[in-house]
Amino acid sequence: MTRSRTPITISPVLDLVKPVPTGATERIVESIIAAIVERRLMPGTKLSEQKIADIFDVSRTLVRQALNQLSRDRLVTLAPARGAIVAMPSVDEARQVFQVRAMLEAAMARQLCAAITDQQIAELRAHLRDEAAAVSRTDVPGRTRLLADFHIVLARMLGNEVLAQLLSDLLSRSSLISLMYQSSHSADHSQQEHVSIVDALERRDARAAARLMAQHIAAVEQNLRFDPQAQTAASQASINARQA
Amino acid sequence: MTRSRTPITISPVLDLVKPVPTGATERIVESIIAAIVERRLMPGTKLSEQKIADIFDVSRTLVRQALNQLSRDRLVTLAPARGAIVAMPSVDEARQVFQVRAMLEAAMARQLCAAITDQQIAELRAHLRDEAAAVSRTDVPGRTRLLADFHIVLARMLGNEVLAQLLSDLLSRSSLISLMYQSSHSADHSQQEHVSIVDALERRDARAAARLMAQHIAAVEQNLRFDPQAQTAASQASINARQA
DNA sequence: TTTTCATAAAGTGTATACACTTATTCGCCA
DNA sequence: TGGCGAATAAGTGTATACACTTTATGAAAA
Repeated sequence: MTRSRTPITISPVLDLVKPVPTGATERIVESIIAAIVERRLMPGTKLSEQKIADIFDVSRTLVRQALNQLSRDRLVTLAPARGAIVAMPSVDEARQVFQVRAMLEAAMARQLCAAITDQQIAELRAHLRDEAAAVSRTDVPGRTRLLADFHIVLARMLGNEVLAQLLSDLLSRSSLISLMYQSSHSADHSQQEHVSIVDALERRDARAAARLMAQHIAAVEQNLRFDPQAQTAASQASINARQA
Repeated sequence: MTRSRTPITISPVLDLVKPVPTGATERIVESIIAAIVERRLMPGTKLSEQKIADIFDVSRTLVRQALNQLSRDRLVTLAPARGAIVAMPSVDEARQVFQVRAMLEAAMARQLCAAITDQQIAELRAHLRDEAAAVSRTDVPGRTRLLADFHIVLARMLGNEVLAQLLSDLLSRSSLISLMYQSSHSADHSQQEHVSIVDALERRDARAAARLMAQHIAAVEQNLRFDPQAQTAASQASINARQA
């Protein structure tokens, strides 16, 4: 019996963190994450196990595994005996996520100045070009992914996979948060801040790189609509809950 | 068949992060984590689903859930169709974990100086007394837990639950790493470094607090035995694998 | 009409069954 | 005796069955 251990699986989405979604459960997880990030599943939306199982043509067993994973990533909230819903991060949780990101990423930018190569700077410039292109053609899913990937690429360049993984989780949560408290921070503005950060990295100006990174993250956070009226996203979700 | 839904579960370890292990799966997770931290399960030890299921008198379903969770925490490694073993973090992974901890915790110490109250300083002093007591009476499991809890208590004092959770995961991994590359860093030395950090916090000396925290973590890392001979722990585990 | 309670429908929680993969054992042959 | 290979045992992967909880429905009473 000749079965290749690593079958050729054609990944539908190029993901920087998990190279190839080989397992069945992972496929479900990735699909749900994509659906959340692409705003097809709003916070508060009920995720019925059987319905998802039908969609993916698998048993509830695998769906439950997927929902458990997503629950650990805080993208989904599990209520005992009452099922799963897309998470609705509180204002406190949102602030905490951005605080942790600022701590991690400022330090990352600082250390990167001492380690980054000219080759890597060039790669970052290429990434910035892709970002700018996606922004100018208003490719919303594309620009969202590229703007997030920027931060993960930096972690990779530090050669720290643990950091990259951690940051990836935080970025998914940030994405959900931005979606929930409809950010008024324009993608264009974010993109320009990325350029400034790379400029500082190229100058090997550790102080500036760290400061710019912290300011970038703070800017994103401060453009969230934490006022009560912003709960619209959540209420809409409750209304549209029966979609899924 | 009258089966009680929530049997009286006596929590073996007081954990700061998850207040009460109410669910059945959580109970298994906590038990396995405790067994790893208390060195009753060495890295590389096979974790057979059925054997664990028998021990806890549940079905494999719940054991699989537990193992999946532990796998996401990187405390166990799942090999497809070949089962679970206690994780054997590589030298690279170890370095990366400590690097991330240094980044996070130095920033945490710095920010804490601006926010900490005298009351909280007093609580830290009390914690340090507990640490010293556990060290002097050579209570190995107790001191291990207290030395780790110190870092989580600091995160709590920042009022950042996300950070506390993240740090908790990193500390579990650190524990496994120390166990694998048998640290020569004495508990007594660690405890004294904790005292120095609290001293700096009391002086509200942000620079010193951050520096001391970074040095503390670096000291723990640099006292690991990364030389090839240190693989003994792993080989022992392979030999004793059939225990579990 | 509104409230309430009983009943039914739907959904989750756990256990078990079965298929398939991996590891082991034992016999066969060199 | 030593290694190779087929049969067998053990173990994981997924699906399904069933118990129990929650939610929805509807009829009777106020």
